[in-house]
Formats: sequence, C-alpha cells, structure tokens
Amino acid sequence: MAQQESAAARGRGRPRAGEELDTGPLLMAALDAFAETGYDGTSVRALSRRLGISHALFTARFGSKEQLWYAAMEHALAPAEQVWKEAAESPESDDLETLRQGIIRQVLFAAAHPQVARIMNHEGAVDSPRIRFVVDRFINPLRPGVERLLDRLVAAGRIRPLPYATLHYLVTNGGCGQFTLPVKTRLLGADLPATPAELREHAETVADILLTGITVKPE
Amino acid sequence: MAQQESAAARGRGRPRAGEELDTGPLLMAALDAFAETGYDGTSVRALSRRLGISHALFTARFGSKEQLWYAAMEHALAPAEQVWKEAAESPESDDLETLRQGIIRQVLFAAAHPQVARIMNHEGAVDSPRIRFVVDRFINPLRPGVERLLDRLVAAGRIRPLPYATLHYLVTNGGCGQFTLPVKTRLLGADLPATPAELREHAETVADILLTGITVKPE
DNA sequence: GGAGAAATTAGACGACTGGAAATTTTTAGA
DNA sequence: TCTAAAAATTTCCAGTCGTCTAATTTCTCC
Repeated sequence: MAQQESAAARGRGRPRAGEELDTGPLLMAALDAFAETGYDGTSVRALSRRLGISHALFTARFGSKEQLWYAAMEHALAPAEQVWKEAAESPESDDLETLRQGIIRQVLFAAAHPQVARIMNHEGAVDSPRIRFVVDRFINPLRPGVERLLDRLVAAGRIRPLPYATLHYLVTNGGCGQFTLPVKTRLLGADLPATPAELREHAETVADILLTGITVKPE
Repeated sequence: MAQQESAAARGRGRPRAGEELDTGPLLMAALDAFAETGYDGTSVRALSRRLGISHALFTARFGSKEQLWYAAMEHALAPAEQVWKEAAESPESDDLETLRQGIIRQVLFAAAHPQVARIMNHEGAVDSPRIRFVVDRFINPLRPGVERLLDRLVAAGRIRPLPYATLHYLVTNGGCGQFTLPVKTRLLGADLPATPAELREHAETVADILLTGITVKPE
C-alpha cells in the first residue's frame, strides 16, 4: 500500500501539445528518493514506476543515473543559494547577531529542505565524486565568510576559539538532526516541530545554546 | 585498487582442524560495510569476495542478509553496553558533572565505534524494522536515566528546560559528526583528532559548549 | 576404519538493475 | 500534405543480487 501505483502511464509516442513533461517534479522526486534511500539504494526503475513514467525517460532526459543525481542536486541548489543571498543582503550590525541569525537560518533551511543533509549523511563516510560535489557546492561556499566572522569574534575576545568543523557539525548535524532523521526522532519519543512557531523556537533554542556555549563571559 | 582481492579462498569442504572460521571478523566486516554503504548499498557477495570466502557461507552461518545485519548489530552492541555499564558504575557526586562525563563518554565512543552512528544516518529517514531495532537497542536504553538527570537539574534551577531530543542530537550528531562522516570532514578542510589527547580535547570542548549553553547563569 | 554429521564451496534460479536499441506517436516546418 | 525531428515507450541485453540446492571435504564418534 505504500507503493504508489503508476500515475497514469503517459502513452507511447511524443506527448500531445500542452502535455509536455515537466522535469521539475521528476528532479524533486529523484532528490527525495536519493535522500531517503541513498544512491545505491535508489532504483531509477522503481522511481519511474512510482511516477508513472517509463524508466527510459530518465535516461533520455538525463543520460544516466549518476547524471540524474547531479541534476537533482543542482535542482536543490536553487533554494539554498537564495538563502545565502538573503543572508548576504541582510547584514546585522553586530557580528555575534550575524552568527546567531546564520545559525537560525541554517536550521530553518534544513527543516524546509532536509534532502541535502540526508544525502550528506549517506555519502559522507566514503569518498566519491558525489560527496566532493555536495561539499564543494553546498558546504564550502559558506565557509570563508563564516570563518572570517569567527576570526573577528575571536580577535575581539567575544567568543572562544574553536575549529570551524566543530561549530559546523553542532549546527548542521546537531541542530538540524531531528529534521534529517525524522523517523529516528519519532522513535525517540519526540515530536517534530509542527508549526512555524515551534520550529522557530527550536531554531532559537539551538542558536542560544551554541552562542551561549561559545561566548567568552566577561568576568 | 581499493578492491581488496580475495584472501586465499579457503577450499571446498569442511575446513581442517584449527582452521575453523571465526565469525567475529566476519561480523565486524559486515558492520563496517553496512555502516559505509547502507543496507541496500551493501552486497553480501561483494563483501564475501573481499573476505575471501564464498557468498553462501554468509547464508549458511546467518540465514539471510537481513539476519546478517542484525547479527552484526548485536556484535556491535557489546562495547556499547560496556560503556553504559562503566557510566553506571562511576557515578559523579554532582549531577551536572555526571552529564558532562556522559557527553564526553558519548563522543569518545562515537570516535572509537563510528559504525552505529553511520547506520543511524543511513536508516533514520525511513521507517523499517531495522531502525526500530537500532533505536530500541542503542539509543532508548540510555534515555530514561538521562531524562531523570535532566529533570533533576531543571528542578534545581541549574539548567534551562529543553527537549531530550534536542540535547541528544546536539551530542550524538553535532559533537560526533566529524567521526561519523570522516570524508566530509576532510573535505571541509578539517583534521580529524589524531591522538587520544586531541580527541579528548574535542570531547571536552563539545561538553563545555553544550553545558555552558544550557546552564542557567546565576544573576 | 567406517558412517554420519558438520562445514564449506560451486552452481543454478528467478528477479531486478542500468543502459542501449528499436519502435511508436506527435509535432513542426517546408 | 508530406517529411524529418522530437519525445516518449517497449523491448532487449549483460550483469549482479539474494537465496536455494547439490556437491565436496573434513571431523567426530562408534
């Protein structure tokens, strides 16, 4: 019953005018599938069955399974880049507040788009062109700005020095984990934030804890 | 070249006395494989090829791929239970210090045995009997004790109230993430703690940040 | 030393996979 | 209106997978 039955198998030849296929939903579905079951665990054929299209359509449009993966990731990049742009366009006057807003933004993004983090979890333990792509495309673009920010704060004596990776994992895996692994979260007996308000509260809690934790207290 | 060539294909019939197969290393190798490439992404045949044994041996010993997975997880449980026992046997006088030691222990364990956390990352997004097993066996046994500890600390006004899951993810995914996803960590430009001293320092940094972050400061 | 149990491998089976080729239908342009 | 290109499907292929069965070798116990 979980198996979505094919959504109306489109018909054999070229589709009629106005019935052209939209690749957007295909890429979304592919991204979800890769995020849930990993690259190897995802079968293009099963995916196409679920979407009600022939498996050869994927090959025709995207070339190969690997290229489909990259196309889906590129598709996911759009909203991420928008978040980066927003962050760059709304600078806070205070460095610490900028960091705080960055953490909150990160948590909210992971809640809205958990796929990329899930894919990181699948790929991050073994080397491959794919993980290099994710890191170069999603993670490292953010790094220089954050590192400069941290350096300034350390130089000003406002936060303790700490490795970038430590903070990174505390935010993206620690603060966002419950969205990345929702089934585990539920089995843990926890409720996922359901309303935007609850979500915001969680994000702010995480930001509070981490910022308080790294702040150097004036004696 | 990464493909380990078969380690001396044992021979056809029953092995000679003194050459009995030790299932321990088999389970270890299986655990590593499942942790690295996930359940679906792991092929029993490829694994047996790498180990230089016939693929049928796995079935003969463990029954099926799924049962092999459970056997490997049970095998991994032993060191985990030892850590729990140690924790129970060395109670700190102060609740906050107990929490601190628990966090440090957790980080050190993940560094020494990253497989279970990796498997959580693979399984935690989709419901399955497997994830229920991991949570029930590895995660939830720890929960009641920690929750009682947190409740006491909150009641004493020493820490802010916060959901168990939030703290859980901050520790096991945030503080331990760099061991769970070592390749990503390196691509992030970070060095994994190499010596026991560096490792301990990282664990203490994480514990410090989180404890400072959740402590209620006396005004 | 002989018989049966135990432990391993080899081989076969059906299912599924990713990819390529062939086929069908529709559109678009002269 | 005819034709070539486009867009989709069906069919086929070689490979791998998990599992089951049969064969083979050795051990153990009488």
